[in-house]
Amino acid sequence: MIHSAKLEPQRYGIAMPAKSGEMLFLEGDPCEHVYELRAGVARGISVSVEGDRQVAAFFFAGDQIGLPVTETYRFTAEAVTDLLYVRHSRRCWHEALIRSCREDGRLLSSIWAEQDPIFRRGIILGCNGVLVRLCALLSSIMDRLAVTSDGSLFLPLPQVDMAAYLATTPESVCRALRRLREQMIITMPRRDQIKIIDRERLEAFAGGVARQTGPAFL
Amino acid sequence: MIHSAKLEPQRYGIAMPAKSGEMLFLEGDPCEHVYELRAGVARGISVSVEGDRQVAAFFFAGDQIGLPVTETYRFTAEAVTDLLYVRHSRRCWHEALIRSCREDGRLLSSIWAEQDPIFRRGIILGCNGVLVRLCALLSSIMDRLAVTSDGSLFLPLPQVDMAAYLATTPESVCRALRRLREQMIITMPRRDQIKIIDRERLEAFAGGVARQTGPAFL
DNA sequence: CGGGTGATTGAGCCATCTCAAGGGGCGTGG
DNA sequence: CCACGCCCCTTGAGATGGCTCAATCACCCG
Repeated sequence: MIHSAKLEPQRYGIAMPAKSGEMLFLEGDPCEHVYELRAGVARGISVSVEGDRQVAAFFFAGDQIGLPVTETYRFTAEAVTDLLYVRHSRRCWHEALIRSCREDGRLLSSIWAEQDPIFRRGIILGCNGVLVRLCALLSSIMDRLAVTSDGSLFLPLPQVDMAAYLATTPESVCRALRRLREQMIITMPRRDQIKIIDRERLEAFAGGVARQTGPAFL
Repeated sequence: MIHSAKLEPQRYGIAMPAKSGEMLFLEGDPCEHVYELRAGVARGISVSVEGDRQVAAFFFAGDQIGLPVTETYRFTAEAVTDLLYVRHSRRCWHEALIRSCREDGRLLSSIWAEQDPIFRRGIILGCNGVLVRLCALLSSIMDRLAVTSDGSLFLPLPQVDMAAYLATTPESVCRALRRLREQMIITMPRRDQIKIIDRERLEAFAGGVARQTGPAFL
């Protein structure tokens, strides 16, 4: 409790790897660590008793997962792509939080940052029309996707996951993407790449749902 | 109602009133206060550029609204019923947070408590079928509703708000309620009262979405 | 006793889900 | 280097749940 910020130095900066599909933590597990994503994409999923999977949020490099540090994790976290992450112990994280709080009174921005995508998904799901929801999703993540050499974006999310996020079916996601292609709003040079041709119309379709919501990092 | 006072002693216990429909704060406003509900029901709403209203969450007596205290409010808060609330300044709230953090390391449970209903709505919206979503909503709030003398629950939410919460229409909410009545799962002695006859089947319809998620109060 | 708001019910249509079959890319192994 | 197999994406046709629109009803309040 009185340790300095250099607690667990052996862990600091040492990113651990995870393979695509691997689980980071399970919903309901005691919440002992905050996971900081260094590279790759992860998903937070919630499984109903019937076995239906929902993707509650996608996480990208720089995001912290597992906040706020309380009793248990609210969702299961899995790697979408291969990824690198760092685990911070609950205690460490608390200390950093208090310090940051005293310094600038903005301690909670990292908490805000994790809650935000979850909140946004709720708003996206409230929109009717698969096309609208898909555009909202794309708008909300396009600034976080890696850029390829030819200016496209690397889109590592399989359509199955997008469907689980948007509360629809993979078929509907596929058809919605096709419509965006036909309308020349996007192109998809490869299966896992997307190029935003007409960002304005994309956001117009999204219905303003994906407006910028503010600063995101600790 | 009067438990240990740590926050703003001069304001403590002085609850301010708000009329049904009144706004507490507006989405995007600088976040200077945490609102603690003492009585009544409030809703958090988000309005798209097209003017569509979505109810992101309902709040009940004991809930705190406006967390985590960061830049701006994420949604607009309005009174559903007449209500009583107390405002805590951002600074006081921060201090209480740090104190509570040092004491038990569980500082963040109040933050968790506000985020939880928002998270849950996301999961509810991910379910297909208006009936399922309605049952999930009812399951998640029934333990927070006031009990009337005859054992019914006071249900102060107009169907318009339930529809906005469930991403459906008032007509569909009405029809879903009728089906629940026909199945003898609920009765509605009055427009604003509901009696859960068969809690088990209600939760079965909800598909396990509304499972208990943990401790909720600061 | 109106007037207004919210709830109820019905009929028709449309988007999306479902189910089923085909295609393309990628990695593995020969 | 090519062939195979797997996984995911794609496309179609049919069924259906929920939305839309519109009219009526019940309740609360002045």
